[in-house]
Amino acid sequence: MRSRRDDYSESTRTALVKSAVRLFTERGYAGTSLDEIAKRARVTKGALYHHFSGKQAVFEAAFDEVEAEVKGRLEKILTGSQPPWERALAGLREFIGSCLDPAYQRIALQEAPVVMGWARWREAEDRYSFGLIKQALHDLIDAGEVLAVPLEVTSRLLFGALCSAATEIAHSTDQRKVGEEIEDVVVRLLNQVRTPTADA
Amino acid sequence: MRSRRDDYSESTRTALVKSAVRLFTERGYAGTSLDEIAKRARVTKGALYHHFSGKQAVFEAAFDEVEAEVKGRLEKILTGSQPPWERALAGLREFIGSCLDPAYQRIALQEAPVVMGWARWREAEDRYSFGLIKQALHDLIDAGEVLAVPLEVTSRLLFGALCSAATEIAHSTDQRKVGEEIEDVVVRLLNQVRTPTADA
DNA sequence: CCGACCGCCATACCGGTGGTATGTTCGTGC
DNA sequence: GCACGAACATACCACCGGTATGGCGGTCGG
Repeated sequence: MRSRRDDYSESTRTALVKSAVRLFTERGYAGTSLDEIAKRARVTKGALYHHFSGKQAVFEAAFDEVEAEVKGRLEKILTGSQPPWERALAGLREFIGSCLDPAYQRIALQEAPVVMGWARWREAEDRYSFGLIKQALHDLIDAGEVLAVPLEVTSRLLFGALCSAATEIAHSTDQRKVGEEIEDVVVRLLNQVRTPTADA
Repeated sequence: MRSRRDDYSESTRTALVKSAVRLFTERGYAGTSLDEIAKRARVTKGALYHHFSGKQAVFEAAFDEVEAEVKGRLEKILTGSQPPWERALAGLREFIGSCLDPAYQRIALQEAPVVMGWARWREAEDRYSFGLIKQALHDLIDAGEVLAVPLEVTSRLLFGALCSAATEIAHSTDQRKVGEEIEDVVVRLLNQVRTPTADA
C-alpha cells in the first residue's frame, strides 16, 4: 500500500527536479545555487540534501528528465511501421527539433559533458538519444540501405554534427531557414552513402 | 625603450597563463581555484587580479593561448602551395591531431562554450580554428572542387563532427585505429560531394 | 486509540573560493 | 635622489556547497 508520505516525498522530489531543470536551463550549472533550486520548489536545502547526495546528483536528475523526454519521442518514431529510410529521416527531423528545446540544448548537450565528466556523459548518452541514433544507423546498415561504415565513429560524427548544427539553429534569427539548410545538407550527404540498389 | 619592469610584468603574466592552461586542462574550470593558479606561477592572487579582471578573464587568456597555437599550425598548412584538395586533406588531418591535445580538447572545445557562453565562444572561434575551416571549405567551393553548399551551416556540421569525433579518439584505447576510421569516413563523405569534373 | 519510531524536512554552522580594498615595494623618470 | 605609480602582497568580506543536528508529523504495532 502506497502511503500518503510516499506521495508527499515524490511530489517534493519532482518539484525539485522541475525547479532544477528550469534554473539550470536559464542560468547554467555554475550560475544556480542549491538555495535557489530549493526555494523555487518551496522547500529548503535540507529537503534537497535528503533527496539528493549533492549538486551533481541534482544535475543528473535534471539530465535524466530532459533526456527521457527526447528519448520517448524518438523511440516512437524509430519503431514505427514506415520503411527504414523514411523512419531514419523522420527521426533526424525529430532530433533536430528536440535540440531546439533550450533545456535539452543546454543541460544535456552543452553542460552535461563538463558537469558529469565526458566519460560518464558518454555512458549515459548511450542509453538515450545517442544510443538511438546509433541504433538507427545500425538498422540502416543492416537493411542494406547504406554502405557499411564503422558504426561507432560514424554515429559519433553524425551526433556531433547534428548537435553543433542544432545549436546554430537555436541561436539563429531565422530558425526555419537554417533548419532547412541543415536538413538539406545532411540528407544530401546521407543520400551519397546510400547503396545504389535502394530506390529513390 | 622597453623597461625592465615591462619584462617582469609580461613574465608573470605568461607564467599565470601557462599555469592556468595546465590546471584548467587537468582539473577543469570549476575544479581549479585562483589561489592554485597563482601559487603555481609563484605569485599571489593579488598579482593575478592585477593582470586579469577575474576568473573568466584568466580562462579566456588560456583559451586564446591554446587556440593561437592550433591556428598557427593550421594556417601554415592551409596557405601552402599544394592544390586545394590536398591542402584541405592535410588541414583535416592536422586539425584532428590538434584535437588530441588535452589542453585544446578540454579548454577550447569542451569548457569554453560553457564558461564563456555560447555566443562569445562562437564569436571567438570565428577568429580561430572554426574560421579557418570555414575558409578552407569556402576555398574548395570557390575552386570548384566541391559542390556549392550553404557555407555557414556546412562548416558548422563539419566542425561539430570533427570535434566530437576527435574527443572519441582522445578517449579511446587504440587512438590510431579510431583516428584512421574517422579520417576514412570523413574523406569518403567529402569525396561524395566532390564535383565530378575534379580528377581522382 | 496511542505512543514509540522513523522518514522527511528545517535550521545552524563550517570551510573554501571568487572578489575587493588596502598596504607595501621597487623600478622609473624628472 | 626623490616623488610617483605600476606591480604586486595582505587582509578581509559575501556567498555557496556541504554537514550536523533538531523537530515535526505520518506510520504502525499493541
